[in-house]
Amino acid sequence: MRPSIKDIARLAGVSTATVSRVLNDSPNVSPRTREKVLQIIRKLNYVPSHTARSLRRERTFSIGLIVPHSADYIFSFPYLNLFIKGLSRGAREKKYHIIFSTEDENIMELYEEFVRKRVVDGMVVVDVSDGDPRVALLSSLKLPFVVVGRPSGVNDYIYVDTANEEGAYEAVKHLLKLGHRKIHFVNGPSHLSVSRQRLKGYLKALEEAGVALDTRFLHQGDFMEETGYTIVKELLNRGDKPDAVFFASDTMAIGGMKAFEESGIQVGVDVSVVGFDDVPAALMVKPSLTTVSQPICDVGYNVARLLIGMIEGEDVKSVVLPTKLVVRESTVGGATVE
Amino acid sequence: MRPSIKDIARLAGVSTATVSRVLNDSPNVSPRTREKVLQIIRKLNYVPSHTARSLRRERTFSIGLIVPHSADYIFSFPYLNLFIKGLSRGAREKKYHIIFSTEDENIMELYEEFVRKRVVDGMVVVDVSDGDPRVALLSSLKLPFVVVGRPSGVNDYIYVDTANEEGAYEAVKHLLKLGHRKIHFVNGPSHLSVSRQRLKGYLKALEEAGVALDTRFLHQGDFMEETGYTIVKELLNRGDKPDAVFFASDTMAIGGMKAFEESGIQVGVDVSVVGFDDVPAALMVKPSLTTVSQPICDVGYNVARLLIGMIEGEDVKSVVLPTKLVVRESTVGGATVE
DNA sequence: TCTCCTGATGTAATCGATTACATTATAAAA
DNA sequence: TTTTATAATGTAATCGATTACATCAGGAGA
Repeated sequence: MRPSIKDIARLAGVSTATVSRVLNDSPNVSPRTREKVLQIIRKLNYVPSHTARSLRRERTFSIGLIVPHSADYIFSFPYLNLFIKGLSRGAREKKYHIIFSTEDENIMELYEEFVRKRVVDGMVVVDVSDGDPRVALLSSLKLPFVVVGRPSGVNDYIYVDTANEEGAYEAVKHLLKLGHRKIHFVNGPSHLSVSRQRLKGYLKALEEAGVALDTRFLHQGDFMEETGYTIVKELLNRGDKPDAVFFASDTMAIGGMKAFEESGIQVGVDVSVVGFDDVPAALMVKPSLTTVSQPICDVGYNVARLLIGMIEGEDVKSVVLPTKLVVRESTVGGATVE
Repeated sequence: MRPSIKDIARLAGVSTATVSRVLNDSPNVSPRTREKVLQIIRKLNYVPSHTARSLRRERTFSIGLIVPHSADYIFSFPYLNLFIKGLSRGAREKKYHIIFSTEDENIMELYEEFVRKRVVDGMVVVDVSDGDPRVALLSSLKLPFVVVGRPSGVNDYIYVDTANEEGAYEAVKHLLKLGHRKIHFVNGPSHLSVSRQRLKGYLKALEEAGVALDTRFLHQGDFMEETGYTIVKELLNRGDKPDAVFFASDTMAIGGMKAFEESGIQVGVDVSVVGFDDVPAALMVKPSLTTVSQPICDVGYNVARLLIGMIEGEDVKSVVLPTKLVVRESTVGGATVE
């Protein structure tokens, strides 16, 4: 069997209390004793049991992440790997573990399990909406949690988000600068707060440039490729060729590009297209896609940092990270100035 | 505070042992007592502490997954999300949790932590190579583990893999059927066993068709887009236009496609290209990419199933899941028969 | 030398469950 | 009714750490 603290105590000729003090860097241990204990510990390759420590300390040193595998979610948040990478780094720095699960249905059941069984000290909540039952549960049990993405209603909880409004603003400003005026906007589902924020950015850029809003230029999508394709097809079918289209996801933008090309309209020459997210495919399509890149890895890192801060009783504040416009081939082509 | 088993026992007027029996569906509890205890449990919303149970049972009911973020890995295994989804489903069916981490360096340190601290009951090992120190550690501590992908050397441990050889075989057979003879193969790093397997499939298809192997047609890549691009460029620069190229990853295939198009060679018409993996971008590029699809989600599911089986003392066997050739536009074009 | 203080160490309770063993209640058999 | 088998329940040890409190040793100061 793997050694326990008792074995170490026995072999070092001290009590378990002393071993524990050595393990936790307590100051009240004589150098001689400490050395003796450390020697035995090294010899036996002893590492204290995480479970026992958790039980005694009434803390699991773990944070929970449950990813809903709803379509909305996957496409509004394609960078799961990067997010997790950042989250993992942040957790590891503070010696926390991540308990991970994906779930389609019964998500509340899984939440109940994580929370009431005391499997985690805090939760990462993704894809949150108004009146979310997960938030209600966590609040009622006073379990720390951090929301990924900005909640739309009251802001009485901590979140990490990217500057969606500014990102959209920059994208549209870029299109305006190229001389475009008929700039369509294919947004995400309107119930998501990212959608509201991006719309704000779109409107702000137009207003600032003194371009009147044409509501016929606003479309609601769902982040899926097919939807981008369909919306552009419809536009073209009714003879309504835009100067530019700003899509709220790269995936939709790629669908839209296909529709343009099928109609013999060359993206990056006859029309400009901008996406959002900077997914790997944005670089692989031809022409490569101008898009708004989000620091997803940093989002993950900050979520971990804030959440663990909350767990440890610090006073933390929500964070909004900057987005960046990445100009590629889908917009550098000549502009069709009216 | 959240209620403990003692609170339930007190309120129900029984001992903690009886409450525990109710919780664990022990047969020796009278219906009357059971009902009384369950009533209190429901009233207080009591759920037993996972930590306490783990300590007593000397089992954490968790499996560990550490994903190395090395470039090789990411590109040879782009479907992390899907894999995790399957793994998660498998784990949840057996009421296990997944402890997840990503790691660049110090991966052994993290392994030591997971294993010696007894954070997990078993490990999922990805991206394994010959004489892997992780495998050595797990073996020496007798901690159950399952390897994702087939080890190349001795098979004295359990793995879940896809039929890489058969996948490559089908892909090349498809190209041969189209009439291609000069079929180049851009493989992955030769130290990976997937690469060896795919090479085998390539060779087998050629042999079966009576096509002699030209070793100049074999190239070593690294799964990255740029490498695919470079290799094709070099080929074309020395005036060596292939009939078809089979890439060991979609990402390389997409790079290769770019190189062809830049040289005015139309993929799907003048040359055929086949990839491997079926990443989302395979559908988004133009022409869409013919590729070998792997059931990544099932791989994850089976890994969980086997690993938990091992932990619970069952006698489990390695699994190889079938791949599927997905024919798209990059190969349906007319073949350049010699 | 004696007292007092401080630093080092030990004792034992504790976290919240499970479980071997002991005990008691209940029903069947004699 | 008494004996005996069995079902139901309780007692207390246990998993492996942490920690409040007790104790002890040794040095400073009187």
